[in-house]
Amino acid sequence: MAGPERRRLLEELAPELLSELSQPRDRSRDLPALEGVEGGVVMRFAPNPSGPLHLGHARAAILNDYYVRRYGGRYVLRIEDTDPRRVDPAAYEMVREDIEWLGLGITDVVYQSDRLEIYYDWCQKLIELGGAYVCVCDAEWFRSLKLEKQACPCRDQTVDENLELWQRMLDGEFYEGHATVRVRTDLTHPDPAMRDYSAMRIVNTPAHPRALDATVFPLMNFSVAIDDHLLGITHVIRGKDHIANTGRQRYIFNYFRWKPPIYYHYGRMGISGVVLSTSSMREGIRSGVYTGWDDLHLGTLRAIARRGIQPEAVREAVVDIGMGETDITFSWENLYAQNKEIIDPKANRYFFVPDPIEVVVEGAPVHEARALLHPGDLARGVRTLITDGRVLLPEADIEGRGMVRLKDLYNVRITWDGGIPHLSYAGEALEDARRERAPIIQWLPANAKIPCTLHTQDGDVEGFCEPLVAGEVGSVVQFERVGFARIDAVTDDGRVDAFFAHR
RNA sequence: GCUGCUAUAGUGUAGGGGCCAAUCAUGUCGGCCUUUCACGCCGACGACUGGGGUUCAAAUCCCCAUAGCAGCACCA
Repeated sequence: MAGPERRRLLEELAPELLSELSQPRDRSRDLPALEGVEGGVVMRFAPNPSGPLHLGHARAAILNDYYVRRYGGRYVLRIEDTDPRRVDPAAYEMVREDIEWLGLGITDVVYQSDRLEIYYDWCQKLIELGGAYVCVCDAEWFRSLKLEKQACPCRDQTVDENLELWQRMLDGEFYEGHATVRVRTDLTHPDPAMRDYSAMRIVNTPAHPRALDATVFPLMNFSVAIDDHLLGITHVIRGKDHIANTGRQRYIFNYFRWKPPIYYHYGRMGISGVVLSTSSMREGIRSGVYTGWDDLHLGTLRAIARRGIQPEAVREAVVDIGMGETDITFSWENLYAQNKEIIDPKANRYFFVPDPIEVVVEGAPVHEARALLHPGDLARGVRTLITDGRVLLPEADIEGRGMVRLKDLYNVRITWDGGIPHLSYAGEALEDARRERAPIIQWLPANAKIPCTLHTQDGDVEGFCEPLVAGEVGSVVQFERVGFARIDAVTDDGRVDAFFAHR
């Protein structure tokens, strides 16, 4: 008896005991409070449009979203497309779709490629303040100097000299790699990562898809600091790979005497079993290892969506993980559990017979089976399956058996002649099946079935399913005794493509 | 190598000096329910990295060690 039904029954029989029935608890856990949230927050999600969003992005996106919802305020989507080399024009649209799927409460959208002039202006101001200089040293050479805590010659240039060099950068007089604007930090800083990092660089090729003529682009630490201030960002939640960047960005805030946002850095999240690096995914798609960005072996949001994972489940899983600074491995198990909780009450039940064997049940009367679409929701009705005894069975489930019960139908006796099964009608009594501990298995009428491919991460499983499944495209169903799957499509020749989610 | 962050059950989390022989979820196992090996219900299993120190008292504070991770890009 399923939960809701049981509750209803108890209500009729013994309402006074109702309170003793354990209550479904509020699953959502509160994340720790943020500092300085008076008057709301302004937060941001800042992806790089190099590909679609994946689980790693989802963590940042949802954590920030969580706090904007909790405290109220604005949620800025900032497209960080300041590296022409890492921009995939198609990714702008993919990122938009993925954000919509996640259901983020975005209030503002800005593209950094629209803001190059803003960065140029502030760069000039930083140079004027003496906070930056134009460096024309070879990168490798500078690096070795930096590790020795030594200044390069460019560091001694006057403000006017720097301004002139900066103008020449903007005028295209330098080629890529020949000049960069560095923020003057502290060459003796114990952390080499802090020492005079780059703020602006030249990229001649490829052209930026949204800023065709630009050749001077800000580096992340510069544009991020400027934008975080200009956009009024109050809190930043991001991975600990940005800890050093936070330190670097503070120099810019200090030069301009701006109040920096409050930063939080969560730990690294490993995700087992899937490739997360955009470049490896892209390469895999190019070489045919993956069918596309939504290949079910990938950890992209569109891949898990295709398998029937609900955005709410991702949200629950991410909030449950929180923003601890510990390194963690993402648990598919936990995500699946969240997803099952959402999906189980919704998913209609159907029979899917994998690796089928067609048999005749001797002596079987014509019979009409009425199977519930959902055992916990009688109102949803039944699927009707009519058979004259010619049925499809999952071969693996009858192997070695003396009796099985076809679910919602009748019992079948099996005798084995060598490796050949002979099936005969063995009555309708459920008790008989119980007594013989016969498994109750799914089946299909041999003359009412449609081919179905269940795509799993371990390979495709061929079989047949109920014709009604063709009407579930886009929905998640439960193939009884197999697991939950999203019905992806029905091909022109009537084949069902289903993507396995989890048991 | 330099710099920094972290360390609670298989996984994810709570707990930040006594209320902790440590929370919750998930998982696994057992039972109940059930014409699905689903859902639901009951129960069990399972952890404070190690060593010092502070304290009447340490998972909690300090130190060291170990391990993991991150950064040291003219990527984000």
